[in-house]
Amino acid sequence: MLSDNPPEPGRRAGLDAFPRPGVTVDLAVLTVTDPYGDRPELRLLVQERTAPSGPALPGGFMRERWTVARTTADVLERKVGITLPEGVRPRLLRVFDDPDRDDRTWALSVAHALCLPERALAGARGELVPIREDGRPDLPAPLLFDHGTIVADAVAGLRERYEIRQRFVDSRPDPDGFLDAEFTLLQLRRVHEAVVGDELHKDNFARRMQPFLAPVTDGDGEVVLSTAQRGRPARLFRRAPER
Amino acid sequence: MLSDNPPEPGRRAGLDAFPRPGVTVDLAVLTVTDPYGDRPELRLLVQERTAPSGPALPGGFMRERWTVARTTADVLERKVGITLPEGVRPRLLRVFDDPDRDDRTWALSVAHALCLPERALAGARGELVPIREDGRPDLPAPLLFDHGTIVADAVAGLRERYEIRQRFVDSRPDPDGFLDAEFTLLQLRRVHEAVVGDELHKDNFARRMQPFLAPVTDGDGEVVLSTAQRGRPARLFRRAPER
DNA sequence: GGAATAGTGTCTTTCAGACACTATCTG
DNA sequence: CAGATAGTGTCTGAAAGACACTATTCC
Repeated sequence: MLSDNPPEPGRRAGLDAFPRPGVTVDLAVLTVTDPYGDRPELRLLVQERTAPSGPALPGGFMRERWTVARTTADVLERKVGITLPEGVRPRLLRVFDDPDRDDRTWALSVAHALCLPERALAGARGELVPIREDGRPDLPAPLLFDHGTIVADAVAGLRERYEIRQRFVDSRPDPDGFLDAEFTLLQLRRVHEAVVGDELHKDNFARRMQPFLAPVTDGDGEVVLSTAQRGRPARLFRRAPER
Repeated sequence: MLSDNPPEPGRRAGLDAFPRPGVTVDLAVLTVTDPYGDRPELRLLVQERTAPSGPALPGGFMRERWTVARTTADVLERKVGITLPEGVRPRLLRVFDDPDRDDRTWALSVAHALCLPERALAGARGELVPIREDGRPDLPAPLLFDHGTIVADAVAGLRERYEIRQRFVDSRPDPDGFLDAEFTLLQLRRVHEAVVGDELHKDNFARRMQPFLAPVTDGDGEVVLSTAQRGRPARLFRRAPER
């Protein structure tokens, strides 16, 4: 194999004879519900399981010669009942390798985070459980297996991407695409607040986001405004072109 | 398995019958050479390989019911000829899952970074190649397979840990332990410069490190100084206790 | 004293955080 | 006009970057 010494002649046949682990992909699926509404919320997709019974993350085995991405799409289709949108990539979090973690067989779990727009989760099997400020899902019972750790990792990674650190931020106002292409500063800020679990000052937020935003203009180059529900209508923004 | 639905009766036997991938652990082993010297350098352990021939990272298959850590120790012992020091943990970087990446069999590669003190690499098989300022190893030929990507990830992660960001840094002056317990500010700064590939101002560096350092004292509570080669002797520091 | 290195004082610039004010819409 | 939301000016404090000075050693 790539990582081993070159095979001696005649060793090839033996390669497949080595015991191999089952490999599962477990998914912490996160979304922001009602992203254009008054109180967007960061939520986790949890499914009830039996034997052992309790809340758990969706996951499944890697089939022969499948990639992680294909396994992810398969888990979403068969177990969640949705399709993986184009361009969304699972993010690797951790490999669980305790040989006794599955008492039936030697199995590795490759844990991934998957952040989806709410729209992609329409009709999904399972429950969208709010993530509390401390990063844990708001559940009466803890998640089964090592799934609590996975969620903690997933939320930490997501919050890091949404924390603005001026020089280091990748220049996307909404890195995981919870909103559509166009949004107002208030809508964007509410989504950020939902993700990081804290309130943000509107003035500082606007200033820090400015470099990554471009106002939406119509055919005449006029700035497009949102249709205000109450108060002064806000400008619409979209992601600024790379500088 | 943990990530699947509970097994139906009689399915258990079939579980092991599913085709499974070979899983290899590939290691980007990084160190800082001559960490107490005048010009420490960040270097990567590279081994020459044949068929295909070229420079590559050490790696090997996970044996039955072994963990990543144990596989790492095994690779280091059998292929590098060193022992994994206590307490050093491989850091997961990436999973390579292209089903055609190994033309002999279906194999996943779980790439890890491993940062070792120079001392642990005494007598290691392979070459310690300097990492250039741009993060790539200073080699005439590129690394084989996807190993160039692994190294780039490993170096980026390491540099992030050594970049001081006041509030976010984990409070260790030398997170990956390239130096021993005691060191002067100059020695610490040279190691940081080797890791991040850039020069650092001594005054600013001293100020930023101060919260994470404690001066070494002898039995009488007197501050211990280094034996100066030239000039004024410097205070010895060690990691400050957690605040 | 001179060379070399250790260590500190301080100025400037930048920027996050916070407050307050002005602007523009609906009813 | 009142209420509500959008958007901006500005002050303050913290901290990074840069410069310069003082301190202590060996020769």
